[in-house]
Amino acid sequence: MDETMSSTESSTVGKISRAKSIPYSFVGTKKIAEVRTEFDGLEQDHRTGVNVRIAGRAMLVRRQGKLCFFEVVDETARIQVMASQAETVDFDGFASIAVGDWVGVDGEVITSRRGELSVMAQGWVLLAENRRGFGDKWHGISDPDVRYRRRYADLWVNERARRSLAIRFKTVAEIRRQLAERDFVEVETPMLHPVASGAMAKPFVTHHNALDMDLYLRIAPELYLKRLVVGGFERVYEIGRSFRNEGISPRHNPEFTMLELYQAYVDVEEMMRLTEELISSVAQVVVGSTTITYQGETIDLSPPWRRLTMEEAVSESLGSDISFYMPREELAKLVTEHGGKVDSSWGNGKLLLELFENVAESGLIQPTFVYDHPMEISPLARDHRSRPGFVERFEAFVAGRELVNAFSELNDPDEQKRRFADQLEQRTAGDDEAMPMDSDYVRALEYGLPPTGGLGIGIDRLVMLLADEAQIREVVAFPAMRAEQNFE
RNA sequence: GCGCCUCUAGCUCAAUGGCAGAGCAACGGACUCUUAAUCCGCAGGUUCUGGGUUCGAGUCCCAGGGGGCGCACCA
Repeated sequence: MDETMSSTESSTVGKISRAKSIPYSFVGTKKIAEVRTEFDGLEQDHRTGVNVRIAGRAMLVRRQGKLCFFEVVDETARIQVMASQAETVDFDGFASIAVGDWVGVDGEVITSRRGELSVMAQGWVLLAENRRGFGDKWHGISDPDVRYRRRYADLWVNERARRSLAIRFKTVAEIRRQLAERDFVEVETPMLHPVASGAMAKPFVTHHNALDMDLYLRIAPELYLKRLVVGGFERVYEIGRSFRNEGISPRHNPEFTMLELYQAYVDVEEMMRLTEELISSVAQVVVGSTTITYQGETIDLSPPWRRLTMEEAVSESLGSDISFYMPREELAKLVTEHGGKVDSSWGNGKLLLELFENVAESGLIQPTFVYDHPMEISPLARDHRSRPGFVERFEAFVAGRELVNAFSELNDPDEQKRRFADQLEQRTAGDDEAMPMDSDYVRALEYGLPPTGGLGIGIDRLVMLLADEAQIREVVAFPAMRAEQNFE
């Protein structure tokens, strides 16, 4: 035991003023997982003569008179810590450690008579009290409201909560690593926007006092990232929060994380390849396989992914061929027949999308690229090179949900201006989610955007998939909640 | 925003309209090999809130609040 181990101090620690003698540092010699691997396979009732120092949280306590058993958990693993009146300094003090307290322990690595790898505490020190407790030791905390509000407790009590968030953090780190490998530069763009454009959604509004102007929390970073491409950054990406002032649901949090990526000189084809490679290799690293189970379905993420046009997807689901070019009345009839809405202002493009969402989307379980979207619903994508009325765009669907949206970026400033004007028309026609005009973005295009492929991946949804979680709140550390009533 | 479900001790849950309970946690005590749940003892409540029906409401009705699910909106 060296001088930083304050077991003699701790020996004076009583229950009343426990917190007062808490040290300012306590550096263990090993993480618990290291102890476990290093001393794996010992026979029962064995003493190694080797001392280790570990730190963690006492998550279970079993008192047995002059002997006491704890399960101490750190970031890496859990291990049994034993204390005995014969060997442990201030045994009574140690025995009063409660479930949830943080402790530092110095002791010999042994196995118990039952054979469990343990640390026989000699010195120990309280590192923090848990005054609140962790609730029922068998059932833990099951009230979702309490779980999300007190995530710091949830993470100790519900193994799955920890696992799902760990998958999230690892996924983001791995995406960054792989994009760096492909020479993409991670950039940052504004979150406070004078114009809420780049997507179709209702923004949050805020106000800047010194400038005396309203600003919008960004609904998408898209237009700024493309400005950077105009500025000469040829491969950029941003993983960051966007904000949409819409309903909260099992699949929607008001702030959510997207990866948006832009690569100069390539088209939507290249974005497809990048998508399937990136997602499958991230899955391989994060969950150890490209085959995953999501809500009971086995999903194979390995490339190549299935590809079909939006019309093909609809035709397949309907069992009869449909076409974007068929008369509007026929398309509208199909939409209503299949439970969709029809608005008199909608053209064939919106009708096709509505039909797709109603009949095809939820059936796309295995990874599927749906491509060739109508221009009407794609104001930022470049005109299709051969099909009038269409753009070069795809969305990737997995488990019946949109996961990726990508296109060959529209780089003709005149056409972009015209598309914004169309949106404006839809806005005045009552669609308050139509995209507003961003004149500076059009000006940027006038300086010249090279042919560029762009890609957006919903990180929360990707993580839901990898973690097999049905609810977005399970993969967001601190999901949006109403202000807490009756705080205690 | 609409519909359905739900709210009882710190936690997990009981209680045909008839005395609000159990297990765990806490607290006091016993126990030197335990593995969520050893034994003994003790304590713990505005049954989410406010109205109403009833001799009597945790239970039925109405309104409100929190939460969940579905729909709508969206990613």
